[in-house]
Amino acid sequence: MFLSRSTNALDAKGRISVPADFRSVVSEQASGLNTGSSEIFDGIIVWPSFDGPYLEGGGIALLRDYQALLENMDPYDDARIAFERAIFAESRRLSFDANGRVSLPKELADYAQLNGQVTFIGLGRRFEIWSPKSYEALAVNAREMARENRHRLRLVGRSNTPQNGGAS
Amino acid sequence: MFLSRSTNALDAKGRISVPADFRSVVSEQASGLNTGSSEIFDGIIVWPSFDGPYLEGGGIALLRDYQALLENMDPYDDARIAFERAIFAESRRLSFDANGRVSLPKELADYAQLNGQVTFIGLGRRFEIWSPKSYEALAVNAREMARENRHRLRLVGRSNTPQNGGAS
DNA sequence: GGGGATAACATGGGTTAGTATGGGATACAA
DNA sequence: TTGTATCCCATACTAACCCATGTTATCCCC
Repeated sequence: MFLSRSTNALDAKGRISVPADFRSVVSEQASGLNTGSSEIFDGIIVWPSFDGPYLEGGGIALLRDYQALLENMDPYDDARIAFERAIFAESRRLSFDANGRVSLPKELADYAQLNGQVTFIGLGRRFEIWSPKSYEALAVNAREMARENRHRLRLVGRSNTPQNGGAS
Repeated sequence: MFLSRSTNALDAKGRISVPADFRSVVSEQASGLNTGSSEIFDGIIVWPSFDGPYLEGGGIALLRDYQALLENMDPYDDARIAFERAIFAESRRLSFDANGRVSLPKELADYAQLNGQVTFIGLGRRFEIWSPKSYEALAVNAREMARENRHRLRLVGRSNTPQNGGAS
């Protein structure tokens, strides 16, 4: 599960250190629970958000989830095609180097207006990459909005099952 | 899984470099999970789309999936016969040369109005080949439509165990 | 609990290998 | 021959790999 927020450097060669937390999340996905589709890939997958000037990303498992979701839709549903083009076609596989860095293609950096520094935002199943300044404003806003909507934050079901090795 | 988009040159001899990502996807399919049908083929399979002036393609695994799908239909269902003729009969095996290129038959290039440059579009299980100009407009459009429909892109439940029959 | 040793992380830079692409030479068919 | 397809070689460019270093966090011993 992607958690936390951290700002790392984007160097002259377009490289970023992926936070160590995030790396262990995707490595676990890749090695541990192999879905039979023997596609192993040690890295992250990133694409430009269609909702703003930032990048979205996750591990290979996230993409498989999206694939499963889309393949349940009509093959020629316009929305399905749009999602396929906006996510699959625009995404890039970024694999880790020996130090846990990835090199971010220039067009992605441009899209999210990144230079010098980037902020990784853990969001559970996926994460986002923002220019630090752009994200700052939002973070404050989010807390306020969360407060206004706090009544909707109701945990349901799965009472208090002792729950085995929750682990991780 | 075919991901990303890239534009490569179509030279005077009708050759195109298949993106390295795509090559490793099909090679993996060919070597890794051999379904018993020991048909190994190091290359891609391409046919003219019946939905527009572009080409569709994938690895041998994709064609097997279509075969399985069609074989579940009534043998004399007109639609089945039409699919078989439109896909199987029109498709061409394009094998890689030493540099990872394929040579695209002229009639396919003509069908998709390709000259000089072509754009490969990764769409998960399959990919498309477009004339760069034709695709450009679509890509912008796709992002907008994806945004409008974003509420439909909801990953539900399925905690975080990738579970069984996951795709690919 | 304090303080030093050790490992992990983030970052910079140089070198190497892979990718994309052009062109020529060879084999085969019309 | 002429056209076409395949194979081989050469090259610019870029991404991957390797090594080094500062800084932070963790461990362990006293």
